[in-house]
Amino acid sequence: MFVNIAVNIPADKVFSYSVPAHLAPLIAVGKRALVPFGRKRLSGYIVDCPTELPCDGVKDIVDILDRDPLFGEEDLSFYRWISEYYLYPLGKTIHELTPGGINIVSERWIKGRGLPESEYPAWRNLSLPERQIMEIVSGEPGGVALDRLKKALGRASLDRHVKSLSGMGFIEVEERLKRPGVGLKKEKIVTLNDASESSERRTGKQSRLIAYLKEAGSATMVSLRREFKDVSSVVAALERKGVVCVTETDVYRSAQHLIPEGKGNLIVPNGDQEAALGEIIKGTESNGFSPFLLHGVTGSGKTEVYLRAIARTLDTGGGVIYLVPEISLTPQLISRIGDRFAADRVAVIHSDIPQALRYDQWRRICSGEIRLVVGARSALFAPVQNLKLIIVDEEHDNSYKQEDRLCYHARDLALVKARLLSAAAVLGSATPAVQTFFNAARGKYRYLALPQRVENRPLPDIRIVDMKGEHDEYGEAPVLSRYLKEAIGVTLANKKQTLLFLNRRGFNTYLFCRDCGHVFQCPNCDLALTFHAGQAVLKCHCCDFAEATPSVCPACKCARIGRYGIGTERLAEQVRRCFPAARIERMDSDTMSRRGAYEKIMNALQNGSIDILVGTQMVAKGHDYPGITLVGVVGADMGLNIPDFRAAERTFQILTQVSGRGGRGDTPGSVVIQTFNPDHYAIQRAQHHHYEGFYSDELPQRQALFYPPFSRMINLQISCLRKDRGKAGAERLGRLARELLEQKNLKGRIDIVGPAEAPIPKIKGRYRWHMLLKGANPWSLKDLARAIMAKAGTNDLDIRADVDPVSFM
DNA sequence: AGGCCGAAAACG
DNA sequence: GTTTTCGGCCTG
Repeated sequence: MFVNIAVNIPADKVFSYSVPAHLAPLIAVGKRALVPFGRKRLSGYIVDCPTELPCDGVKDIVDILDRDPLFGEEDLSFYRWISEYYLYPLGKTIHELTPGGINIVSERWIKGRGLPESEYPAWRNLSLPERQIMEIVSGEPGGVALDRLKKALGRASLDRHVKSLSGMGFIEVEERLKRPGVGLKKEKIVTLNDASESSERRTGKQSRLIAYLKEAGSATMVSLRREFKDVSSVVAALERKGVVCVTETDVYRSAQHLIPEGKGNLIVPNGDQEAALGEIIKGTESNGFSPFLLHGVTGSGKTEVYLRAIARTLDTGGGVIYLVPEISLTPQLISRIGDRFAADRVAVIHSDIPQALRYDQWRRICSGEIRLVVGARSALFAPVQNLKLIIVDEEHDNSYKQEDRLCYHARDLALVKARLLSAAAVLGSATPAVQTFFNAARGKYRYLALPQRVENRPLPDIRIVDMKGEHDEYGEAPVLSRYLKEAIGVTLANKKQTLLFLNRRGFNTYLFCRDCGHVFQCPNCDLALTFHAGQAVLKCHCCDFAEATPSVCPACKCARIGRYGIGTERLAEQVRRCFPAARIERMDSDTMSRRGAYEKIMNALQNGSIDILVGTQMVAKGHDYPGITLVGVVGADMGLNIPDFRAAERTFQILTQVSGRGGRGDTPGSVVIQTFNPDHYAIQRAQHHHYEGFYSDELPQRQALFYPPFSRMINLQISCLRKDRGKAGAERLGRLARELLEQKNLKGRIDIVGPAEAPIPKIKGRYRWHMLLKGANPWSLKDLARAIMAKAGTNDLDIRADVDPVSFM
């Protein structure tokens, strides 16, 4: 018997192994196997069981690591599709999309032969590093991990010396398996044996324990420990006498705390909601692929539609995946889930859930015990059984795009998964991605609309303030326009709440020297450091670099340091200066990193102890703030000038979303947008809540410039630690790409742009270049990219494909 | 990825 | 002349 195994290495191939007879009955696709690979042993995934010997010289697998498969055939075909489309090796794809921390790799250890020093007359003939190794090894009778030895000696490579020492018989080299970080949780269960009525004498503790067990039948060790003191010795004694028997079973770690107790809130849906719901249910019950775009204005009650569709699907035995952007996976949403569904029947998946709990949730989902999964983008890969419905809320949100390793888009993959499994997919948004609306307009998705806010609340009134006409006493543009200041004043006087939005955190955007012009930059990235006044540090927003704010310029030693630009921190300070009596809070990733910070702010908003909330895009997503009546957008243009064909789309979306935060309570909201481009269509259309208008402005431009949705793109990202080599490598790839274009007869059908230096030329110490492939057919685009990458060679140049890129930085 | 190996470069 | 680093190749 043979198996094909996908392993977590950068090569896109599977490896064949033979199966020893005793493991044959355990073989199944989706289980992990421990296999010899090169000199080490590691775990890989069984993806295939060929009946024929695929090639000579196959090795035996060592062991099977799972009792039940980690994934099924349906999941596997999804993984294969992803691997193919995103140009990412199958083994790495599976590794990334299945729970982390459970895999095994062996580690190299070396051990002395146990002879005393005097037995090695040859020691003096050894080279210096060899002697150093022997000194450490002879002091460690249990052996030393090679990694530790390398660190101790401060060397990158020891293998030559290790090989020579082991060749001389001084040391032994062995592969030891590292314990996986995550395993099964075990629980001891104590059961009373039948023959317990014997007349043997019992101590008081023993008889009390027996009485307890007679009542309960059996009990876990944990619960007995709660009930009795020092119970383990009593249990051990009774076990010796054969009165009780102790067994060990696998248990799932508890995830109960993730979802609060339900309150059973019920909302009566309006006619539009009912109509949309009816269509979605028809889709889920058709047992065919049914994609929908649910286009509902902000505050139109999309969540209620989702929750009802979920309830219906679960009732009829189907499974559901409900995706939300990471940032809107808030306690607010979770408590609404808890209101409707039993907490032990829901899995919540996001980046803060510990690996061990994820693994247990994964297995409970796999077994069909849990059929509802709520989470950020990675929740899409949960192996939900009998999947009938996938919801992608705020489908336009860029957090669905993973920007490193496997660069997938969870919204796009949601449609793929729904198609593979013949399920319904609902993409919901107030501001659908242009791509999504385009597909809906062409009939690829069924279009459902919620044009009205719930209870017919009005959309907020939006006022545009042209900042070109605003000057402070120095003739510069102020942070707050006179109009916005006045509006805040009125809101404060009316005891209502204000939300101020500025999409940049920190105090200043950058610091510079007034004498020599030196700009304070991150040493690892080509980016200016942002000044954070609260901690008095300069931070890089790209890597995790931070340093104390210098008082003199490092270039010219003068002390005249200037600051430029504004972030939320400075905005909050300015507002505090204008309104000293107002209670102001800030909400951005700096202030929200502490546990419970979010709940604190939401509670404070709720009970009216905040007057003004200042925040980044974190405030714009998914939250309901019933008390907020004024929304101020401080810098509407900030996203408009970045080098990206979606700049207008993003600006329109964020303006609409943040405006939609206002007027969700009983008082109608108003919005003030400050901009230097008051005539820009993205801002004009946002002012009038006119999505279709924006779409009809945007689409012809995309067509004229051959941008998506009229074309597809693959961005090849090239990076290197050394600038000169990176540049040479990028140029070589550029020539190669054009040669291949010629060879494949794709000239005129695919455009190659670049290679060019990336907009941020250095990140985390790596120099970066980009080359963009653009064409109408995604699969020929992919073929070209694959060919380029295959011929790129493996040196210190790193090349990765970003298929359907979202960010061009 | 990580190990292996020949070859070039660095070291003394 | 020996030791270290580099670059290309392979893993069943």
